[in-house]
Amino acid sequence: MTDQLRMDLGHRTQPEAARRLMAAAVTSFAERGYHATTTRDIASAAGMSPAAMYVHFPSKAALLSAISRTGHRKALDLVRSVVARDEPAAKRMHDLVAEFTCWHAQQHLVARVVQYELHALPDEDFAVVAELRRETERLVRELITDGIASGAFDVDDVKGAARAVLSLAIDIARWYPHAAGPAPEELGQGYAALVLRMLGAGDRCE
Amino acid sequence: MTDQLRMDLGHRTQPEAARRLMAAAVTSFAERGYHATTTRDIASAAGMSPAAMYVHFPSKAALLSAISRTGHRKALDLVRSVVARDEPAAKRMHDLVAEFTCWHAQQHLVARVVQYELHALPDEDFAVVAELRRETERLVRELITDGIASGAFDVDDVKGAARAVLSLAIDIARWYPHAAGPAPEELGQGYAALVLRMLGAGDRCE
DNA sequence: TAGCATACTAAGCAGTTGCTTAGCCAAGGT
DNA sequence: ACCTTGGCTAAGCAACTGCTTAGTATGCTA
Repeated sequence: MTDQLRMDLGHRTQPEAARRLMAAAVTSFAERGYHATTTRDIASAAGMSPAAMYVHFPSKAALLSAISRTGHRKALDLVRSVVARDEPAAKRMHDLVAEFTCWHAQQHLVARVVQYELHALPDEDFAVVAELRRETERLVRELITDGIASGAFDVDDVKGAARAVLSLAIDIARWYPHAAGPAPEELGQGYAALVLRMLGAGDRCE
Repeated sequence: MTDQLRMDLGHRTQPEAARRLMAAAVTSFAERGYHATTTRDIASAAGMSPAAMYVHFPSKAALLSAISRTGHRKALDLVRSVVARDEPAAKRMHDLVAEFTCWHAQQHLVARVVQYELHALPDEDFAVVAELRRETERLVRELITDGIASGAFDVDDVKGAARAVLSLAIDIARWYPHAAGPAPEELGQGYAALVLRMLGAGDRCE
């Protein structure tokens, strides 16, 4: 799991120690929250002294920022790639929810930091990820609008529906994993089916 | 808003100063998080010196615990009262989502503390609210099962559906309020309609 | 060989934290 | 008149925070 975590954070360009620090920080931030995590926690989890952290990151906030930016970009890339596929809107929405949901379950540690430690970011860094979030939401709204136009969806409030779709996935980072909870892929398939019905696709009488 | 907050927290049994402290703590915990909030923040927001807090609460954690317990009980009471009504399952589910959602929007400060500062609780206090949460989830599952039995709902995975219903409402505490966002009542009505479709009620061909 | 950069550690600094102490003061009982 | 009680404050303590400093070991380059 830590290996996957490292891969998911790891720009190949980053030196090994920086990746180790990011992985350690993700674990601590996700479990205890940013403010309850000390630089000593992170450093010792990465097998270093506290001061060694500052060779690779100028501050604790910069570490959070790096994690948040990377995570947000990963999520946005996922959304972008699915939405751009050459498929009908219903199929794209199904795959979007399945994959986005699956990512939040599989990478629930990163996702939790990304979704819930947002407000600990310095203003400038917050502005960057806020833009990535707006773009993600915009893409989902666009897909829903597409589906309405093609008659695949039946939705009154596009904005509200988009928020609901994202809410379902995002909230997974809060509770996953849970005792006897489903595997990420199952969860994704289940939620995709629920969302399609929510959007009025599939089982209507036309 | 602060008045409503006080009312919602305020057992009539509590002295005025304790209620003022709880209201101040809710605001701070919701905006900055438990760990980023200092006892000095809370005390000065309640118009006292730091030491005065300890006359009414034995620790900062005890304050959180009081807020969390009160909020969880409010939410559970709401769910219990709606589920117990003498109505068809679909109507009860509609009202449950509408009211539960509305509460999370209206009381988004309390709700945020209740839903997201859970892990800062001492173990014993956590156990208490965890039980309240399990009961809430159980009631929702039961309502869905009722609806399936009466043919009102069409759901494969009851557990997953219940989690999805609660997720939608809980996640509101994360983002509400939002620029040009809907009023709590509108939000409730909208989400209730989405959930009914999600559960396969209403617009099926039977 | 000398010079320099990188990655690290041990020690510690200044500021902040939750909480405690000692004491003040007005209200109420006897 | 005297004592107790409840609610408060000013001052401060020990522990801990993010971060810095000074110095060390290693490897690369000239």
